[in-house]
Amino acid sequence: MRANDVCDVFTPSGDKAARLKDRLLEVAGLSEIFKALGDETRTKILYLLSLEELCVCNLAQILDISVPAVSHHLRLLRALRLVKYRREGKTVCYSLDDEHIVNMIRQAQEHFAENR
Amino acid sequence: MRANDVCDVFTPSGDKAARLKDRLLEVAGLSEIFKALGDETRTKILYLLSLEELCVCNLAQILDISVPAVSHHLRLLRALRLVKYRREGKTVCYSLDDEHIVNMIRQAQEHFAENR
DNA sequence: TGCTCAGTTAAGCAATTGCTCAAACATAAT
DNA sequence: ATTATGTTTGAGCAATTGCTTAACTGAGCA
Repeated sequence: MRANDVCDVFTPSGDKAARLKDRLLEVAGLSEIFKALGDETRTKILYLLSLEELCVCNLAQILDISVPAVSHHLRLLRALRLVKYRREGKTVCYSLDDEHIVNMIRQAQEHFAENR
Repeated sequence: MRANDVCDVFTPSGDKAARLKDRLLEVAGLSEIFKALGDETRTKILYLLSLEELCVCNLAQILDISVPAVSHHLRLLRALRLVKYRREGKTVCYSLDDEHIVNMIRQAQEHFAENR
């Protein structure tokens, strides 16, 4: 018995499966971006930054979590180039670096609205 | 010392913080949808289903994972109303139930493209 | 009725994630 | 220099996640 036994819909050639497998390259690595939004806290951070520029400390205050927690999230968002930052004296101000994020959030909101 | 000590950018009134806190309600629960796309396998499933209707068995074949694994993912996607299904004899055919998903994927692709 | 096949559900696990606390770093003021 | 403040980094832990195997359900056919 094979590891992934297969129903008869596809076969015999297996050609169609191979073709679809190729298409998967088009979404390779994309889930990294969604993973960033997949955490409630990060969605909030990104949404807040879409409204206005904010420093780490303020984000922590609004979100009611520790400053290090915020910093960790920002680090990840920075790595994905979703946010940019700017030093202002002692504080560091973060803002959104990608308008696509806002579009994604809007799409999610629409889906949410249609199903309730 | 308070749990969330705060820098001086916001204060004194704390009014602005409160206002932004309110705005967070607009994205409440939204991360559930992104969490669905935050897994590489589920992104692939959703993208495949955006191309054509497929049965569980075929998905497992294309994705090279076990049938139960696919079934688990589909269960979650069903709960979020991102996919719909249809019984066809012995097999169950799944397809996309939300065009917003495709839009989100496209946005992510654009972001990806711009940063490389 | 019984058998087979596609799919689902359940249990258990290895890996990942998101938080807090503590320590380090950096800028500005005294 | 020394101190104070905002931010970052690292370690450790509790909770969550995604997979596999095994058992179960259900539709179609002999």
